[in-house]
This record gives sequence, C-alpha cells and structure tokens, in this order.
Amino acid sequence: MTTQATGLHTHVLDTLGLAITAGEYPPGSVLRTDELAQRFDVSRTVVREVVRVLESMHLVESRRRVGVTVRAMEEWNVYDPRVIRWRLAGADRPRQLRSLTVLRSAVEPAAAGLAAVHATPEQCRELTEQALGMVATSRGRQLEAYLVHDIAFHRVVLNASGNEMFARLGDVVAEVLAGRTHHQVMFDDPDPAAVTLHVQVAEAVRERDGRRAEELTRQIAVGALRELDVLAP
Amino acid sequence: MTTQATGLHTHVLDTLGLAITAGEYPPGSVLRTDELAQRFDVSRTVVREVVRVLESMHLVESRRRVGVTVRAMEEWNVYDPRVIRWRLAGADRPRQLRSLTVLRSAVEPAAAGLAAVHATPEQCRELTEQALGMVATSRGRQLEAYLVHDIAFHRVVLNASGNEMFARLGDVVAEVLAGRTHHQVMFDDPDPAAVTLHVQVAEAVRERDGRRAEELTRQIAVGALRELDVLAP
DNA sequence: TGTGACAAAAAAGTCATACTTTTAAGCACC
DNA sequence: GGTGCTTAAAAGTATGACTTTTTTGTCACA
Repeated sequence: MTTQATGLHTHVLDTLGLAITAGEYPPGSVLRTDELAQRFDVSRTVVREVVRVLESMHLVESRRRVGVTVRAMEEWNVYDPRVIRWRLAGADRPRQLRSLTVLRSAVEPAAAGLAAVHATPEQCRELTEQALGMVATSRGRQLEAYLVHDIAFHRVVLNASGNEMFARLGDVVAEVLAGRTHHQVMFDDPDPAAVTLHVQVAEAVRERDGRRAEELTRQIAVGALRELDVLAP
Repeated sequence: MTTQATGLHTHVLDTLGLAITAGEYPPGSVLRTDELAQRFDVSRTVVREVVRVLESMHLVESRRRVGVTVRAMEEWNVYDPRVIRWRLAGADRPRQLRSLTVLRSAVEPAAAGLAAVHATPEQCRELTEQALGMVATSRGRQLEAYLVHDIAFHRVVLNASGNEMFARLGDVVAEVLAGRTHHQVMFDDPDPAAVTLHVQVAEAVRERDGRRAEELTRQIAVGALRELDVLAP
C-alpha cells in the first residue's frame, strides 16, 4: 500500500484516526487488533502502538475480552492538533471551523490585551511587519501569501501574550486560517476592513494600549464569525 | 514494585510523564528504550507503547540510532489532560495554575454568555442547584463539598455554551479548581463575594441575559486571579 | 590537509510467536 | 430466579530474531 516513508505506525494511525473522526465507525463500534493487523498488513505490535495513541486521544477505549471500542465524540481530546486536523479534513469541517472560531473569538482578544503589556520590541516589530505584509498581499488573488502573513501575525500575538496556554493555540489558529483559505470558506480577496484592523492591532500593541488591542481583535473575530455565517451553511 | 492494578503501561507512562514534566530530564536528554525496560523491569513492548504515547503528547521525540529525546517545554501538548495533571502535581504548579486561570478568564465569560442563549431548562435548573449547593457549603470548612459544587457549576456553564471546544475545557477547569483547593492556594473558606456571583450567574442565565452572565463570570475570574496573586508568589 | 566515499555499529522499527490475565457469557445447580 | 463455576475470547506482556535508518569513524584519494 501507500506505506509512507514516515513509517508504518504513522500511516496506520493517520488512516484509522481519520476514519474514526470521520464517523466511519460509530461510537460503540468494536475493532479487534488482530483484524486491524490483517487489514493493514502489519504486525500486532504496530497496531497495538497505534491503539495506545488513539486511546491517549480518547478516541477509543481498549478493554480485555471485548476489544477496542470507539468512544463518543464528546469524549475525544479535541485539542489534540492531530484530531483537529483530521476533523478539519473530514465531513464536519464547517461545524468544526465554527466552534474553533468561537474559541478564537474568546481567546485572541484577551491574548492581544496581554500582548500590549508583554510584547518585546522585537515582537512589536514582527507584528507590524506581518500586518504590512497582509496589506501588500491583500489584493489580486494572492491568498496563499496573505495566509502566511495572517498566520504569522496571530502567532506573534499569542506568543507575545506571555501566556503559555494562549501561545500553544498558535497551531490551532494556523489550522483554522489555513482551513478556511483552502476550502472556499473565504471571499476571493480578504475583507479590507479586516486587513485594516490587523494594522491597527499592531499599532495598539506598539503603543501599549491593551484595551484597544483587545477591542480591535474582538472586531477581527466578529468579522471572521460573520464571514463564516455567510459562506458556510 | 508499586505495580498498580491499572497495568504496567499506565504505571510506566505516569512515572515517566511525571518525571519529564517535572523537568527531571532537561530538554535534549536522551533515553534509551532498552535502558527504560530494564529500569522499570518491563518488556520493550511496554516501553515502546509508552514512548509512542509520550511522543504523541510531544513530550519526547524518538529517532533511530539516537534514542528518545526529551523535547523543549514549548513543544509539549499542554492541553492534554494528563500533561496538565502531571504539571499541576509538579514543581511549577503556581505558574501552571496562573496560566490556566488566565485561560479560564478568557473562555468562561464567553461560555457563560453563550450559555444564556443555549442552556436548556434542565441545565438552568442544574446551574441553580449547584449554585445553591455552593452557598450551603461555603461556610465552616466544607471545602471538599464546596469544590464538588463549584466544579459541577462550571462544567454546566461550559457544556451549556453549546460550543464543543468550550465544553471540553471542563476537565481543565476541574483540575484547576481541585488543584487550588488541594494545595493551600485558597483561603479557609471561599470568598463570599464569589459565592454570590455564582448565584447571580445562574440567575442571569435563567433570565437569558447573556451580557450580564458574561460580565458576572468575568468578575469571578478576576477574583480568582487576584486570589492567586495574593496566595501564590 | 581536506574531502568524499565507504564501512561499521548503534538504536529504534518491525515481525512472529508463545504465554498470561482479565472478563463477558453461558451453564449448571441450588 | 439468582448464584457461582467454567470456558473461551481478546487484550496484555514477554522474548528473540531480524530490518532499517542514521551517525560516526576511517581510509583512500586528490
């Protein structure tokens, strides 16, 4: 099969994880390790390691004498970057995109407020640079280039907040931004208002105006949510 | 050894995870599977499965010919409930508690605002009940009983928000609340103001007043942060 | 002296197999 | 109808052999 150079383990894990998060095995379904080993043509060793990882994501539960049972969606570790990616690749991308965007709209304003307090001069510079990059690529169908700046911008804000939990959401935000760009959940060109807001956030952080940074970021989030309402059912 | 009834895997995983998050192995340290197998007196099979899980948490990275190397703290999957628990049990509990509380102060007000819109009558009832439970146990050193109601209350709010990502933070909040109660990061009796605020949040949600629920929850969060500043260096 | 190719070894990755432990489920017995 | 024993199914564990990747060291050659 398509045994990636990445190793059997990765291949089986990705395939199974994708299938489970896609709902191919309804909760309560039972998988048996021997069966999986046969299906993927790998040893039980490999399957067991995969199952252990899936178990650590709370996607499945393994019990003696019964097998590996798929858990209900409510139990999944939805903050695991891999789970997020799998779900964004699957059928309920819209729902997933929305719930992640709501999360962003709660977290990012707070992070921006803190960033205004804690950002280093270097981070302020970086922020401005990325905002300008967004301006430069915001017209003429340069969505990919724009995306790079957009991701970088939000990553810097989250990092500059000085809060570890916020910082670690950088990957999540990146997935969301990439997801909506790559799946037509976006207009042909970015909303000019949003672009302006980013520039202003950079400004506010530079000027140590936490309240303004927070409020402006909130507006960015609101815009993103509205866009999602318009473009995704 | 203290082989728990929970299985070799769990025991080794917990021990290693705890040690790594406690900083016992500085980033870049190299572990070898054979060595670990010997040290814990288990087979390589078990160690490999543990390493795979640790790897999935981004706590370590396993490479051929070099071994299992511990990753830098910035790369850890800090949203994994187990990682959170390990860190709360370890030396940098104060730092961890603070960053989690800041996260709460961003997320919970938003969740409360949404809960006012989406809560079912049953959830409203449950909310009121838990708030009353908090009142009843808020005096006379009944911290454990109080904690149960407190956790339940916040869990309901997060669930009632209707947002999956918020809902899944229930475990995190539970860990934080339990953590601060169990480690003297709290006064002898809960802050009466906080208790009142909880009752009022339940009220606001019941009356579908999103803004008020959000604002009141924000005040709870602010109080929690302030308490942390007072009690933890 | 430096450079590139080649050889060797170390460690994880994979596999096959045998054995152990837990536990659901069926059955007999009261 | 419940209570306890038996059985068998599936995961858990152990072990040893073999493969693959990757670092490192060495040696020949320019």
